[in-house]
Amino acid sequence: MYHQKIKTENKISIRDTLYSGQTFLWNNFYDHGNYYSTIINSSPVILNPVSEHEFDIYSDSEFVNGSNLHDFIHHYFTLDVDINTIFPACFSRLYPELWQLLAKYFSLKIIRQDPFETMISFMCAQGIGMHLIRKQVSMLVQNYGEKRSVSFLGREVILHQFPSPERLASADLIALTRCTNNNRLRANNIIKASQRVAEGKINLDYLCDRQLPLPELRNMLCLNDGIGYKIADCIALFGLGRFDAFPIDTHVQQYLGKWFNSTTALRSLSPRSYLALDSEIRTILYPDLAGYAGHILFHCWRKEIKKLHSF
DNA sequence: CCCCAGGCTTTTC
DNA sequence: GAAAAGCATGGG
Repeated sequence: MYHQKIKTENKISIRDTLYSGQTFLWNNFYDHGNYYSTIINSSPVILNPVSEHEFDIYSDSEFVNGSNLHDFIHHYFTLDVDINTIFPACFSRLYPELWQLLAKYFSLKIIRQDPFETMISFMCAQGIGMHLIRKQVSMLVQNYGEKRSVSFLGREVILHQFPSPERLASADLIALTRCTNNNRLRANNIIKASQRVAEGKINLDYLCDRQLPLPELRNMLCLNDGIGYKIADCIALFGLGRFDAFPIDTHVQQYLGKWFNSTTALRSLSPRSYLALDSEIRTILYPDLAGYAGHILFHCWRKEIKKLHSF
């Protein structure tokens, strides 16, 4: 068992980070109360926060994805992104009341998740509640993911790796449908998308290229059935490290109207109004970090205004 | 039986 | 082209 202590310049809340809805591996990411366990890119990992600026990392391997544990975690939790640079300097002056609410969530980080895992997870997230989304991803992982175990403090914890593109590509439609809230159309879309990834028709490594303009990236993702602008932006933001991607769903639409007095947000959300809102928010937030800031706003909106504490 | 839940797709004007 | 309806499913 390898151990590293990670210290951060700014406060970091693993709890808010994991419960903010950017990852749906609720059941796979064991919350033991005072520590967490999960699999990050094939490596079982224990996270043990010791203070707001410090947490311990344990893993069965010294390296994750070729880089040492400390460097990988630093990258994974986007500790290179300074919270003080996410919102424009004038933001606190323009929106003083909102700024006060937001301050509680500055310890929330976006994590750089696996592209394929992010793609499939968010394909499960349309027109359905957060609870059922987590259930679907959890079932996918338990039925198709490789089982791993890790011991910590004398206890053995069973974890499941997210299934590979090849595994889902060859999944039986009927069997997979049980994992997608009995939605056969969604199951079929997941199989087709997985096949494209497995066959190399979708190259997620290529899509990671920062030089790719966001609209172009979004359009390429939207070529897949079941992926529209919103899901594409989620994949870009959480799975491809594109902090400029700003996913707009019903909640975001609501806070754009309430907090920023957007009249566009009052219209029904169509591809047209989606793009209009997308360009509107880039005059309020830094375009390059609009999605990062947006996720903090999203989490704040759901907890402070919608009072959604159990998700 | 109603409406809603982190949308997407097809039809219609 | 862009707004409106349709879709698909479980839960409150």
